[in-house]
Amino acid sequence: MSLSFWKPGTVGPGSTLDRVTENDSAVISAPPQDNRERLPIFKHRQKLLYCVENHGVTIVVGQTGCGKTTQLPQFLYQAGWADSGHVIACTQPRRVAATSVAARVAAEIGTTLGEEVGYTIRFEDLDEVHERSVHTDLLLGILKKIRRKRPELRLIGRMYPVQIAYSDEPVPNFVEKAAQVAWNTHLQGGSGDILIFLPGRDDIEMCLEELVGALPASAPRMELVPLYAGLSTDEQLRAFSAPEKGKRKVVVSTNIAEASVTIEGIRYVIDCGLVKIRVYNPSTMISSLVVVPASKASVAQRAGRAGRTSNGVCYRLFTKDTFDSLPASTPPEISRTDLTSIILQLKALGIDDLMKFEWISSPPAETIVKAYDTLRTSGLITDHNTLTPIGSKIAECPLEYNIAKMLFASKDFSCGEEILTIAAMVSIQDVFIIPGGAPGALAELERRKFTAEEGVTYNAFIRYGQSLSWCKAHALSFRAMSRAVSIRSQLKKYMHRFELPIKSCEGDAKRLRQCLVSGYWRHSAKWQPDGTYLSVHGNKIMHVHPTSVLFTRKPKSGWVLFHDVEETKQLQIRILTEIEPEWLLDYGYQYTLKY
DNA sequence: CTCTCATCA
Repeated sequence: MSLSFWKPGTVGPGSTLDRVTENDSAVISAPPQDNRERLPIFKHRQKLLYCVENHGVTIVVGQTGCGKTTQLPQFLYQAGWADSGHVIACTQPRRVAATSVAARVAAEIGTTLGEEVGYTIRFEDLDEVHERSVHTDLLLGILKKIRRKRPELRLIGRMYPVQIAYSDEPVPNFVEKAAQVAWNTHLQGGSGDILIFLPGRDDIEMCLEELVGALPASAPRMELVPLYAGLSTDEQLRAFSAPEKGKRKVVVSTNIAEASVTIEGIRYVIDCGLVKIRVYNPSTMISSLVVVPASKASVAQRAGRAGRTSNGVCYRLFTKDTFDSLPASTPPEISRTDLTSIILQLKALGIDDLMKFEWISSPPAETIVKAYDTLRTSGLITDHNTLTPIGSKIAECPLEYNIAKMLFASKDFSCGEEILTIAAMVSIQDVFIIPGGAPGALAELERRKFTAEEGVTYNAFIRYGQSLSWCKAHALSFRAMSRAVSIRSQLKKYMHRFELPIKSCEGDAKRLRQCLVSGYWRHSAKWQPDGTYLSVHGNKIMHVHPTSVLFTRKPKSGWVLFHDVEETKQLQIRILTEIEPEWLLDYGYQYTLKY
C-alpha cells in the first residue's frame, strides 16, 4: 500500500484519519462534536460527501468522483488539520494511485509535488485501505494502539435497484442449475448481459460446456465468456468488451468480478452462493483451498453487479433460509494465513508482545505460537523471542524468510547470481498460462522445456530481449516474467546492502542445490514407487503438481525439496529440486543456525 | 493431470 501526505503533520490528535473502506469510501475519526447523522460536509462537482458518525469514528462516504480522495484532504487542510506540524495522510492500494493523487492535489493547490504535498511508498499508509487484507489488519491494529477506536465498515455508491430471487429449494448441482437459469433468462428476451458467479475454474468450464450443449442453432445467439485470474490478459479482456451486435454476453466468472473489476452492461446476476478461499492450518502448516458459503457481504456485492447501469435481477441459487444462515463477512485473511513473516516484521517495528497486540480480529493463537516456533528454529529469534542479528536483517527483506536465509547462505556456496534468480522466480506466481482445450497440450510441452533447470526460463526471457511475443510463444506470462526481472533487481540491492557477494556457480548445480537445502530443508520429501512423495515433516503423502518437470520422472536420488505445498483435492507440491539426502544433515537445521 | 483473489519492497 502507498501513501500520499500533506506536510507538515498528521491528522490528529482528536481527529485521526483512521480508515477507508472498499471502493474509495474514506473513514475519518473526527472530533466528537461532529456527532451528527449524515452531515453533508462538502460538495464537489455536484456530488456530496457525507460524514456518518459511528463508534466514535467519522466515516466519509460518497459516490465515485465525489472527491473523497482528492478534495477532502484539501478541505481538512483548509480547516487547519495540518497546522502545528501535523500531516494529513491518505492511503492508496497501488503506487500509481498514490503518485497520481499526490500529483493532482499538488496541482490543484498550486504547489510543487514534494513540497506541501508529497507521497511515500511502503508501510506507512492510511486512506484507501481495502477490505481486510493482512496489511489492513496490521495497519488498523497499529492505529488502534494509538487511538482506542473501533471503526465499522460502511459502503455507499450509486446503484440501481436489483431484484433478488431465491431458490425455493436447496440446489444440489449448482453448475448445471446456473446454466439452466442463464438459458431461461436468455430465452425470456429483453436486453442486458448475464454474469454468473462460480467458485473455480473447473466449475466455470463445466458451466460453459452445459451452455454450449444447450444452444440450438436456431436460438437467439449468446456470447459465452469465461473470466478468472489464470487467463491471459487478452482472454480476460473479452469479458469487458461489448458483445457482437445481436448477441447477449454471458460471463461466467470467479470472484474476480465481485469487487476488483466492473463489467458494463450486466443486468442479470446468477449467484451460486459459494466461494473458494485459502485456509491455513497451523498444526500441519499447510494451506488448503476450500469451497465455503459466501458471506452476506459478498452475495450483496455480487447482486450489486446487476445494478450498475440499470435495474437488474439477481438469481440466488440458494434458499432464503440459507441466506439468513450465512456469516456476515468472510473471515479476514489474517485469521487464515501463516504469520511467520508478518510477526518477524512486527518485531522489527518494535511490537514484541503479539499475544497482547490489539488485532482487529485475533488470528488463532496456535498460528502465532507456530510462527514463533518457526522463527526460533530458523535462528531468526532467540529463546527469549528477541530478534537475532540475522533476524533483524531478514525482517528488512521483502521475502519469505526461507528464501531470504538462502540469499545469506549463498555466500558459502558462491552462487548468489543463481539464488537471486531463483528467489525472484519463486516470488512470482502464475508464470505459466494454461489455456484450456487443444492448445493446452502444446503449451504444456513448451513450458516443460523451460522448467528443466533452475533459472533457465528466466535466463531465456532475458536472452530473448524480454519480449512479449517470446512469452506468448512459450505459454509464459509476460506480466509475471517482467515482475521477476524487477524483483530480481530489487533483491540485488539488498544483496549489496548486506554485503553479500553476487557470484555465479558457473554451472555447478550441486553447489546450487546444496544452497537450496539451507533455505528449504523443512520442505523435503522422499519418492515412493507409486509416484507420490512422503514428506519428511509430518509423513504426509504428497502429489507432484502437474506443472512440475518431475511430474512423471523419478529423481535419481529419490529425494527432493519443494517450494510450497497446497491442499486442493490432494496435497500438491510445486517447484521441485532433486537433492542428496545427506545434504539435509550437512546443510539443514544445524547449518543454518550458525547465521 | 492443475490454479479463489489481491499486494509490496
